Amino acid sequence: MASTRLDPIDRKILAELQADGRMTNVELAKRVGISAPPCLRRVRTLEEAGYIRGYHADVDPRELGFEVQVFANVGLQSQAEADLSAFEARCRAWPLVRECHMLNGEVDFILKCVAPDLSTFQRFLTEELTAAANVASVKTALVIRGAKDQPGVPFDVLEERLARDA
Amino acid sequence: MASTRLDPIDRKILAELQADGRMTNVELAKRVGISAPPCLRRVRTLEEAGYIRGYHADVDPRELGFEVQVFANVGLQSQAEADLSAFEARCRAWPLVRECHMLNGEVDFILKCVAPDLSTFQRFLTEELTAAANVASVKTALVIRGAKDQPGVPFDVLEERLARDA
DNA sequence: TTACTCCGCGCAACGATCTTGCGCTCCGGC
DNA sequence: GCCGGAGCGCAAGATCGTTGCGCGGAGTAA
Repeated sequence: MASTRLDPIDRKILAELQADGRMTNVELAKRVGISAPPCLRRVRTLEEAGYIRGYHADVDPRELGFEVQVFANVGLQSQAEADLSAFEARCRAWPLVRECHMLNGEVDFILKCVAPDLSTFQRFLTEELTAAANVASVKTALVIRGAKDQPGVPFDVLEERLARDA
Repeated sequence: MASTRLDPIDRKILAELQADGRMTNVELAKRVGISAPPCLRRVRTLEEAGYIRGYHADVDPRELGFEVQVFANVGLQSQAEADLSAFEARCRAWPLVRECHMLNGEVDFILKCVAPDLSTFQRFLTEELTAAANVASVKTALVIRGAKDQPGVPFDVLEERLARDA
């Protein structure tokens, strides 16, 4: 609920947990300037209110043998809502597809995919994605190297904005 | 180091922590079938070996007022290494740019950006990104809705692959 | 102004968890 | 058969998570 505004301490908590999700509650409390019990209560509230959707270890794909990362731009034949939903459901079922976003503009969806090697991805591309119902066009782009990969949102921008509005 | 192979328990640990990064060590130990102390030692080893790069709370951008998410395809005038690195450095300095990946194919980079509203993004686009040195073309696509957003890698695919190779 | 209510903090205590040291077993090499 | 190393589980002390409770400040109404 966006009606429940966050105070500066809540925003600090979110920023700290976004930066280090395994931080101890007492360490977190120390950083945001309150004692441990109310800090934990705030975290629980933020979780239940949906501000925090979960916590995840950031695992290195290459170390685990996922050498290939690909962005796939997908165009569909029909943009009827039922067909869009059907394609999204397929994407959720494909483990190699990690993200699926519906776009405006000339392409309908952009997919972020990972694979152990190129041939695995090629097989997925030809036998699954391109072959799927309603898929009109697929243009893929291989990731050569990653320059930045930050999760979540920039809290400094948020703070600037709040300071200006106030 | 990829030379140090992971055993099934290590992979289970990574899978569990990717799914829930705040899981208690005793709970984790219970799930992977060993006692708490060696489990914690394994986690520390995985962290130091680089398999785990960190832990992050998954914060909902919309709840925090970041309503806009955009993918930007960027083409550069010069692809000399020095110019590529310079552009990557600029991306790292822009807080609205959350991800920056170098691609093969017709575009040079794809950027995932967030912004509180469209006008903020437009300002960034015209005054910063398009105006930056060496930027030849920028094509943006607004995210209408997100259908899937999974972090990390699909461990079930990894297990299948290892079972087949063995 | 005063009294009242509500919300959120801090304190304290208990239970759970983390963390370390240690001894044991298993396994491979000599 | 013996030895050495790696990895496990047990146990204990330190730290942390969790709950209940009392206190104080902000807002409201008389």
